[in-house]
Amino acid sequence: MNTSFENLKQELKEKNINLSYQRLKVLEYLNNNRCHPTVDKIYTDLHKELSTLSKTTVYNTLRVLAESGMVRVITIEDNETRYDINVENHGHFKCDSCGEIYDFSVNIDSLIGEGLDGFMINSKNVYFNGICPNCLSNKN
Amino acid sequence: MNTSFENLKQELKEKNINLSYQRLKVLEYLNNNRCHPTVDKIYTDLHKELSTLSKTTVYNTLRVLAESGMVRVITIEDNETRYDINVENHGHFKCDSCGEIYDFSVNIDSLIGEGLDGFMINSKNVYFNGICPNCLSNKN
DNA sequence: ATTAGATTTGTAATGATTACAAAATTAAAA
DNA sequence: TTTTAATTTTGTAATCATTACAAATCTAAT
Repeated sequence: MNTSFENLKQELKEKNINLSYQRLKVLEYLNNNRCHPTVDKIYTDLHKELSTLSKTTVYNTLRVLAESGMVRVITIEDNETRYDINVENHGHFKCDSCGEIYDFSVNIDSLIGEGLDGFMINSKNVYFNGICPNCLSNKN
Repeated sequence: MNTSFENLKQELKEKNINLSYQRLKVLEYLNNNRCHPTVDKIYTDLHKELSTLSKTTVYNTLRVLAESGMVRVITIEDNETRYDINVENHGHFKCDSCGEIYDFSVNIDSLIGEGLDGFMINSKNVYFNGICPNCLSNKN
């Protein structure tokens, strides 16, 4: 069990979130699969080794983790909510051809919205759409 | 009938999109209601004066307009797709308390995603969340 | 061990969006 | 102008992600 996961467990504990088996499994999954999975993918994959898992639990857990700031909710597309355990400063690019989501480096924190004086800003998201190099070369 | 709407009609024509009555009504609505309306709001409001209008038509029209680049699709929240006739360079702030969406000025075009060499970028979106001044002062 | 509270589970309900085919409208051709 | 073909609109039904809910299970504290 790697250190990173232990840190995440510690973080849960500090935030007074119960360390139930299911929650730890979801957290571990997100830590090992940094592909911005959907609820369905998380559920389907975890269900293989944890057949009693309910999809509702995955939803509940992700809500708890998002509210606590441990995961970032990605709504780059309206028909699929995705989750990212990497809450650091970065942007998301979605390929409209293959659907893959790529991280990219952009200094979001330094983005200042002019005209937002007096607003309390809680989160910033930068989403790009287009075609990835793979699909461009495959002429999809 | 204002000039701006005439320009929009012209733009439709140039893009070879049929100027049906329903499409013109939706376009006119978006031009007059720059509050980033949802499909349901557009439909409900237009239905009052055009009782034969179907919600499917609103969906179809918005898809056509979005594909042609005449409206921007806003998916700041996963449970409500919104539409903006202002496709110029700006960001969107959603108040988590009252739900209102505010435009703000940010130089999106100049945002360069480092690590996106070889990617074809078709659209860029900047979304902020937080609490607006109104709700802050109302202590909601 | 007991109890209270939190979590999980499965099913049913919700709600936005899409699929589809018939009806209506528009555009093009004769 | 009539005819024909193509496009658009409409209403209903289907789909799919998400949420609501209540019973069952689990956890933590006494």
